[in-house]
Amino acid sequence: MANPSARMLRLLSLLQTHRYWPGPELAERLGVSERTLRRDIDRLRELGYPVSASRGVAGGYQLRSGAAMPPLLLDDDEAVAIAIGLRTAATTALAGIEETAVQALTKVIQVMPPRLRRRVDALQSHTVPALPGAAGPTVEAGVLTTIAQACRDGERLRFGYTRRDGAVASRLVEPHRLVSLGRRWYLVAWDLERHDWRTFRVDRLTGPATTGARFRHRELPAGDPAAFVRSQVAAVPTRYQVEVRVAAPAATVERVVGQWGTVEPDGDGSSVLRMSVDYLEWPALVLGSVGADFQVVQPPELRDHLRAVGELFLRASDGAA
Amino acid sequence: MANPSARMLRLLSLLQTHRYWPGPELAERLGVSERTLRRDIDRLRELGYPVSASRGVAGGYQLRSGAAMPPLLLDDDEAVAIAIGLRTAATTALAGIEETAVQALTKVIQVMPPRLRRRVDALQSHTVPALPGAAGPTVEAGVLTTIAQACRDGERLRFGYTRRDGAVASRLVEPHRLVSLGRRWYLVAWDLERHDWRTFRVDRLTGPATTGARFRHRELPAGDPAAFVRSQVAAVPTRYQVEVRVAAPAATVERVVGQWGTVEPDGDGSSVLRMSVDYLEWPALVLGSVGADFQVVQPPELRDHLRAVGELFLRASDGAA
DNA sequence: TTGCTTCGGCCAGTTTCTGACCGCAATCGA
DNA sequence: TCGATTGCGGTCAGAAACTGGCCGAAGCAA
Repeated sequence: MANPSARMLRLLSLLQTHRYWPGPELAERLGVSERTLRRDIDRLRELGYPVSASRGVAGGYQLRSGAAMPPLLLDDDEAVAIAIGLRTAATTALAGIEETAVQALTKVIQVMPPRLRRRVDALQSHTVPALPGAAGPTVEAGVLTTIAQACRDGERLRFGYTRRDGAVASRLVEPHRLVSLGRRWYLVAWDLERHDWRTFRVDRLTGPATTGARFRHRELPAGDPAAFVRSQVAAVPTRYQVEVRVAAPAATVERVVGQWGTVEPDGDGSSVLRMSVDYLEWPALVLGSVGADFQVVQPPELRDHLRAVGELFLRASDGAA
Repeated sequence: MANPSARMLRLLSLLQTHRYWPGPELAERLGVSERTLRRDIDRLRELGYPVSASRGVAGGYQLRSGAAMPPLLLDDDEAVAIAIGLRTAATTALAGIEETAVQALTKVIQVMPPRLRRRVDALQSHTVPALPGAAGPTVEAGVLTTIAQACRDGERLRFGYTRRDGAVASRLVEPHRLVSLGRRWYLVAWDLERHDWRTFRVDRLTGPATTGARFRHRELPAGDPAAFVRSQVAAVPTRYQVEVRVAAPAATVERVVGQWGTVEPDGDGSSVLRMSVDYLEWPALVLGSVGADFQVVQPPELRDHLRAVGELFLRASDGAA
């Protein structure tokens, strides 16, 4: 191991697999003397990576957590796991970190050897679409990362876009930002053919590809891209505002519904559940899981849906009795 | 930027944010001459990182994907996103990468500054338990990483364990391996008090903490830990083998059920769905989402459950009509 | 106490690193 | 076709670093 640069990286990598490393072994693996190893350790410390050492019979070196993220040195499997994790985090709107997840995913995918990328795709392909049914149109992670990369690097983007009426048209844009709103992804971009700012729903967008041409980011007049998307989308809100009175304590309901809705106690051991959804299957799932009696306050469509499912279930359970 | 080691890391980091970097700017950021920058780029290439460069008026450097994973240099937000992604990947049994996900998560958490770890915890705490209801007991990610780290580093572990009968006892073990089986996590460990190999269900395990004492891994007589767990658990199989005939094409059913069960076409546009579950809520969710008529072949308990839910739904939809 | 392990100063020889200067080649736009 | 821009790599000399070997000190556990 000639260069110290490469050696330091390798040392960092060894330390990240963590188990206490005895000095002599590290030195041997790196192909240097123990004295030099000590100096390397020192160098790491000077760079801010806290390497702790313990003396005595079972001593050794160990990388602890410090003030900044050290460079992560991953093996193939770990890299694949991270990519998969980020893909799900980015596409399931988990906790408000979707945009960062896409950003990180772009970075990982970018530098990932093609063979690993193929493994990620293969694993993802036979996986669950996050939640059964009711999830609405899904976004392919590959599409997201392509767009994110084009945004970041300022590369023009061409893609097919399905309009409301179902017609597909080709678009050429200067991508600006990806915005995650609710359970949907939007692309804010300067449309080169219409000479105006537009928002595109990513799930309606197919085959995005960079043209190779690079551009300098224009300033979005609206300022905040998220606000821009909200203003554009405000005209088309979620379809149903669901409100249900459930004969179960708020805590019980909350455990099931998680963040997909809000739950308020309603006295007398019951609670009020509110959700804002596009698909009625979703509140039905939740209510079925809670298993307590309830009353639908609104919308009436939910009542119809519940009746349909209820009859379906009764038919099934009676029919073959 | 004195050391070349540190500079190379920084250069890699800059290149990972990707957008084409013009040479002079990179040189300036690194505080070196352009000649030295070129040499650094060369060094990176010699280390196997493929840095592409383009000449001409809009030229610059760019890190492409190569044969091996380069060290990932993440900013705070990205690190948090990765941790969150891995936590969900590890605890939702997505695609057979759970064990690797925990391994990677351990590595990330290990070197993560405490302030970021707190952010991860905060974000995770107000997040959804992956799937509503029916998910059974969940495992805290922090518990998993503590155990994984103890396994990897060979540190003794003490924890509280809830037995079948509900009694809690303290255990002291030499942790060997974490195994993910179905939707559950198991710890294979040498029980220091019983002097024998045991498997522990991680969801029944509380407050794991390393004692600080380290040990040398014993050899598991059974050989493969996963096989060992399977043999131990085989006595307690999943409770219900569900089989349902659905009046919908296999493809439709499969889209909903994903990998949580198997679907076979059954001629005539219908299909047979098989699932192996502990909780009947789960097939009910799936069947409700499919929305097609179906017949329950087995088990009879599923019929009862469906009848109960069906009546519940009908009560709700009639009652307030 | 004894044995094991990390720690860090010192030294001298070697190697690497750096910036400056040079001409060259590729690319793009006019 | 021409010119501007940008990356490429050779050479040189001085400065800086890196390295291995040696040593005694100090912390830790049995």
